[in-house]
Amino acid sequence: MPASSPVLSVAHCPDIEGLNPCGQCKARGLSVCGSLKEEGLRRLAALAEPLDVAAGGVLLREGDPATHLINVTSGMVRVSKLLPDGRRQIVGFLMAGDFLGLASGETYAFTAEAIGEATACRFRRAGYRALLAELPELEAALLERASHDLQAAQDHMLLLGRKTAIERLASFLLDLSGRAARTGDDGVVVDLPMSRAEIADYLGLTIETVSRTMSRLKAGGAITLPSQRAVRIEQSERLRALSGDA
Amino acid sequence: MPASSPVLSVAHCPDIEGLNPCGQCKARGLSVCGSLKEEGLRRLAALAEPLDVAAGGVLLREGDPATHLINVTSGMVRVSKLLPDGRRQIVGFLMAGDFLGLASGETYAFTAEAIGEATACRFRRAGYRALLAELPELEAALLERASHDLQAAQDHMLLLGRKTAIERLASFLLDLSGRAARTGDDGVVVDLPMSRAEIADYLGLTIETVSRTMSRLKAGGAITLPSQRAVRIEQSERLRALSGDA
DNA sequence: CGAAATTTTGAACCGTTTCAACGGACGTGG
DNA sequence: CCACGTCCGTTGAAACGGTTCAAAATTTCG
Repeated sequence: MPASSPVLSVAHCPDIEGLNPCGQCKARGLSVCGSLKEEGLRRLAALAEPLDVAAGGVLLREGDPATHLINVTSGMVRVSKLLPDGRRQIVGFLMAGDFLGLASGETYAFTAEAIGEATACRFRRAGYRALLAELPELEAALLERASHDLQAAQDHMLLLGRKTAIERLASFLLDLSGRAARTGDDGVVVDLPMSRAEIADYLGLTIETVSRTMSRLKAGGAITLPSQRAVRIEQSERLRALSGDA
Repeated sequence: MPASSPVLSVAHCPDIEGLNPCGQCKARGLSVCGSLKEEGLRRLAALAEPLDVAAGGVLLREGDPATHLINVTSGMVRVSKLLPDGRRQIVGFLMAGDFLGLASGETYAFTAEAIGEATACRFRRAGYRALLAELPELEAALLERASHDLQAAQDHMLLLGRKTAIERLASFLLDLSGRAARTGDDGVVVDLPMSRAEIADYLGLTIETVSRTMSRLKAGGAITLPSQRAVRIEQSERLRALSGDA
């Protein structure tokens, strides 16, 4: 589910005069719009319902009836699953353009919460389904996105099942860096909007191990920490070597 | 990727006279056919290329150009990813009806190998893509399957990131049992076509831990081992309690 | 029946977790 | 503007679950 597919990013949304589906941003809820013609865009926009979420706010909750599809339009969203005893696994961090609610049956199988403030666009499942049937391009774009998310999920399974703490953190930082680079940032100074606890729950570690491992990476010279919520990648090749893959 | 979506199973394939796309089995490569009309089925069948794979044989290899889509029609297939140093993570066990190759860009991101003998159906990506554009029902079925696989992947991330060895094995056995039940078996005696090494690489453990944990489950009375490659679930409720979820 | 491969079991080891304390950043209110 | 409290992150030490190394037992198959 993590990592945005560049082809479908908001940036590729054509700038159609007067099309303002969600009241604030033309591109809202239209992260798949690169594949749509103006007519399709208008119909999609008609279904869109804007969503402003405060820091920590819930977009959807595990177990609730799966009534909506959500498209993140700004900010970062964490997608997590809970075990009954409270253990948490974050299965992905979503950014603008990412989709939410594809993977569900009758009820949502995960919870989605905003990290910091976020905006999103919501579509009733029924309406979206109907539109999908009429707009094959939209369906194709969604399929591509789902495939992309699936691949990201498989990469993360490899990380969770077989990588060491250092490898996990190095992989994570490189992933964030790559994602930032794709949205225009330089990818050298990487912003960490999430807490250590969230990083830990994403990487299958504890807070303490994340902290210790971060310190080790710093001590080794691969990174520096301009602030607690930012990382500067000093030696990306070194980091890549430490990440385990290739 | 694991767990077959019942709606799309081969069993739902309409029995069309004379339609024998792959030379051996009418249903071959048509696990999404439940949603197709006869015309669509014929066109899909025309693209299908039968595949017989010997035990251990490779269906596709990580890193190779992603030229084909594959639909498993019998047997069991393991999908795995390797780290350069040889560590392996199996991201899924596929059965009849499951799809392969959805999640890829230019090259395959995983290797697929048969466990025991298997049969499958292969489609050139290009041709399949073209057909998808003309058969929205097919595209919708694929999207549903991709979503389903994504959900399974998220469940597995929770297992790999946060569950203990016992919980992993209990979850695994229940999953296999459920899958077997969906294909007609009783789900009490569960067949284990894969080796301990494969179970270990799927659950993010070592062979030894899998073996020990299996013994512990047996000692606790939750299961018995009719043979090394089969498990009889004696107390499914107990096993569920041990699995960690719910 | 015998050899090879797989599985099970045992014991020592190790990376990560757990438990505990400390340090630093941030916001509030004096 | 600084004192204070809270929250978050860091660091240390002990404990633990799972791994590693080693060997025995079982199954498989020629």
